[in-house]
Amino acid sequence: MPELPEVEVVRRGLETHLSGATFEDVSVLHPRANRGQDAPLADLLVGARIDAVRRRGKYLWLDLGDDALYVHLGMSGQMLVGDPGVCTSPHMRIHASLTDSAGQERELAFVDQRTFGRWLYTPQVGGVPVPVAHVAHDPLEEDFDVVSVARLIRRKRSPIKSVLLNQEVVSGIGNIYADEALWQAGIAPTRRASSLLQREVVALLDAAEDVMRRALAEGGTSFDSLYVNVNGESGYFSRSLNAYGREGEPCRRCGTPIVRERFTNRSSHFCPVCQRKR
DNA sequence: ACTTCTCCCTGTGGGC
DNA sequence: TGCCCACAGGGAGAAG
Repeated sequence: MPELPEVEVVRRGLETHLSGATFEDVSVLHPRANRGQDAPLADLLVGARIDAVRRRGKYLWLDLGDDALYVHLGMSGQMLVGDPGVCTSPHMRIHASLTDSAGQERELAFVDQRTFGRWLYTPQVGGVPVPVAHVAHDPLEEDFDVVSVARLIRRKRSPIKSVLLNQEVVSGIGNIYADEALWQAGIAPTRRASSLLQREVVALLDAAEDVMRRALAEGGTSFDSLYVNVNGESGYFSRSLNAYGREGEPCRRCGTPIVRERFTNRSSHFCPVCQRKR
């Protein structure tokens, strides 16, 4: 559920607090949080310096020079920065001690209730960590090419919502912002991508960019304390949602009650009247 | 080659 | 009060 805006909020916080910091100690408290790593994480990280904190779509990484610490928040991952010993969460999966650029000792806790997230120490290839190499550019990147992404989308036979969720086509969009972008563009989630006109897909991608920019300006979306910035604070965008979570409430365009339907094992929220099926 | 489905995981909350 | 189950959902990997 942390999608692009929520991950960007985390990235900014990490950059503010930990740029120039050096890892002093690392403890993996739950092996699933570091799955896929052969060497002990501490052996890889201790002594490494954080040059910058970067992001593509929902993926985050600490730039350590040639290598990176890749971070995926999954559904419930949090990156909490604080004074040493401040995090007491039973869901803390990895704990790191660092010395920041001012020489202060800091703690970085990876807290993840549902354990879908993970850290992975990995080389960088072409400026991104290995697991990010296959990830498409996101709509907030400078060089995001709306026209060519729209062309790619129109070659897909899947429902448009499934295509929006495919991180290899366009990254950063999850279930919430997919529903919001489709509502804003007035397109039904079940429409086959190949049935859409180029200008409809361009409008949809513009809507996705717009809704994610607005969410970012409000600190992201959160329904509970699971989705927070590095200081543990929630964003306010949930009060601005037009479709997601509004089952039975009137569509803000036409007044028709918003419908929630099961769609590829997830919930879709949409207006049955003003989101075009054809 | 492309698309769709299943499973991973844990806490919450509704129904009985 | 307690038990069961649906639900939240990104992505890896299998199945179609």
